[in-house]
Amino acid sequence: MALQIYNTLSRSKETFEPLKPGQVSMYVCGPTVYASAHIGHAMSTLVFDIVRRYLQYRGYEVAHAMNYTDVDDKIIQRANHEGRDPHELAESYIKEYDQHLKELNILPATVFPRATEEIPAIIDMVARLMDDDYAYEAGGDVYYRVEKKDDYGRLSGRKLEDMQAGARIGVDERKEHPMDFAVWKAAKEGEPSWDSPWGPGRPGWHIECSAMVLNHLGQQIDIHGGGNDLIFPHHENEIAQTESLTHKPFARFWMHNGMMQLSGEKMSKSLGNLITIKEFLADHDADVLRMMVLGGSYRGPLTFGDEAVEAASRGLERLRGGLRPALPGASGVDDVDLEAAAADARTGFENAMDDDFNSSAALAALFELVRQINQSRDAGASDEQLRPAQTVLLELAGVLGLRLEKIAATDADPEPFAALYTEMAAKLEGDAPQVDQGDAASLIEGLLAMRQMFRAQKQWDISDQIRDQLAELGVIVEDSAGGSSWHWA
RNA sequence: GGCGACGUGGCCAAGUGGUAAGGCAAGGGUCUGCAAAACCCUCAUCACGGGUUCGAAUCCCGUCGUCGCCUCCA
Repeated sequence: MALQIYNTLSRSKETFEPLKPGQVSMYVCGPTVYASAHIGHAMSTLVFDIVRRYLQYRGYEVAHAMNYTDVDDKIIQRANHEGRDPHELAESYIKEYDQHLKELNILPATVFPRATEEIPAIIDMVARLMDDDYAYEAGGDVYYRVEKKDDYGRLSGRKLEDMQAGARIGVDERKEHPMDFAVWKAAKEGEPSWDSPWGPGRPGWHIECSAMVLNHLGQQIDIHGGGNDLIFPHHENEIAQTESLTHKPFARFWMHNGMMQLSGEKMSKSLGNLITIKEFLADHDADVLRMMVLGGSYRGPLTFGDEAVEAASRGLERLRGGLRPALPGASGVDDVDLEAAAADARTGFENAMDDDFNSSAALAALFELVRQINQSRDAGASDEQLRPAQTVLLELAGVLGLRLEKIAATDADPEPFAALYTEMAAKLEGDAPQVDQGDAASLIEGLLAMRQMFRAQKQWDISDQIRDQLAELGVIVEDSAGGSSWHWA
């Protein structure tokens, strides 16, 4: 089956075919950096990270641009309010966002253009729009003339007449048409500005994205993405101004993610009902947020809440559980066919993702694979028998950007384990097992061996104590008929 | 007021014409010194009312409700 992608332009799923075989150009609208980003921003970037990873899994080479809007009204306002320099303020939030992208395991975009670095290109575009009568100057501002583009409103499904009917009062009288939008804004006293043929000013919001696409990806791109709150006016205006210059269809596919909801409303900076990425990551694994996004459809709203977080977290643990090794002492069984299960999972996964990135159904395929792995493990399958399925599980989860493997024991600080080891060894009547005091894994193994001795003597209180204390150190101990095993919490 | 999306079990959520994936939670069971995990079993007829059809959660009409956009917004 070929990849189908829902295109906002046609309001339907279409077969995806890139302009150039094997290569995909994708532009995703990034944040305006005037405040700490919240998990709604994270949702958007996660959605397109998943899209990108799957395209790459499908063999495409992906050129991916994500912008930072680092000059606009909000930034200037905030900087003035805090007595900071607007550039410095923007820079600090870019740094923070950059860090979040790493923590969230987002593949870095090929390029991260910034509005302030595209000024010459923007000025050039504005001049050319004016040359062709698509834009006009008014008091230092330059406006795009919407009536000049006959298919204006194509993306958002709006008609100029309808919008005029609902237009608010207070329309700038210098505009020829109420819906005309600024491609260049005259600077007020003390605002950051750049010289232009129309006097000092800065770019309008929409023009920067057009400039970046043209500059970094070309006149036509395969995918343009962003939140669905950007459909109008932002993306509509991008299309208008870009196509007025290139006279070619701008983006083949317009993809829009749904909004993160908190207490029944869209999470947004202006409403103030938000949870920042920093706050979320302080309490949860980054992959928990990814699981929440994967659990639903990217186009619909995602309701954030304690219960949803908990469910995502437990689901993640379940996936991770599939990677656990064979039971201690398992010698293998005859009738295990996990290769077939792995192949089925892959097929199910691909069919789901090919259908407009149906990640929820793709996850279901992984859960099914986990169940089969667990069944086989319980039946006594050996590591060798489990491995093919676990390899596929790890690979496919990786395509979704999930990191199923926990920290390696070699990275853990051995000291607390050494202390516990010494404490417990003192209670032991016989000799304590040999361990490498500098290696957490070795110490844990030694502690488990000791615990086995206590258990053999039915000293349940001490063996429970070892289990409890290990749990506090982040090590979960699980007993089975053949012995005990452990894994990181 | 205009445009658009949506309403599936306790919660989240797939599924767009052939008799409801999956996750979480809950109950029962197996295993177990206990615990945890795992495994097995149980748990919905799809907001409501009409219509089309041999057959609809899935198509059409209406009603109610929720949300988004129309101003900065991922």
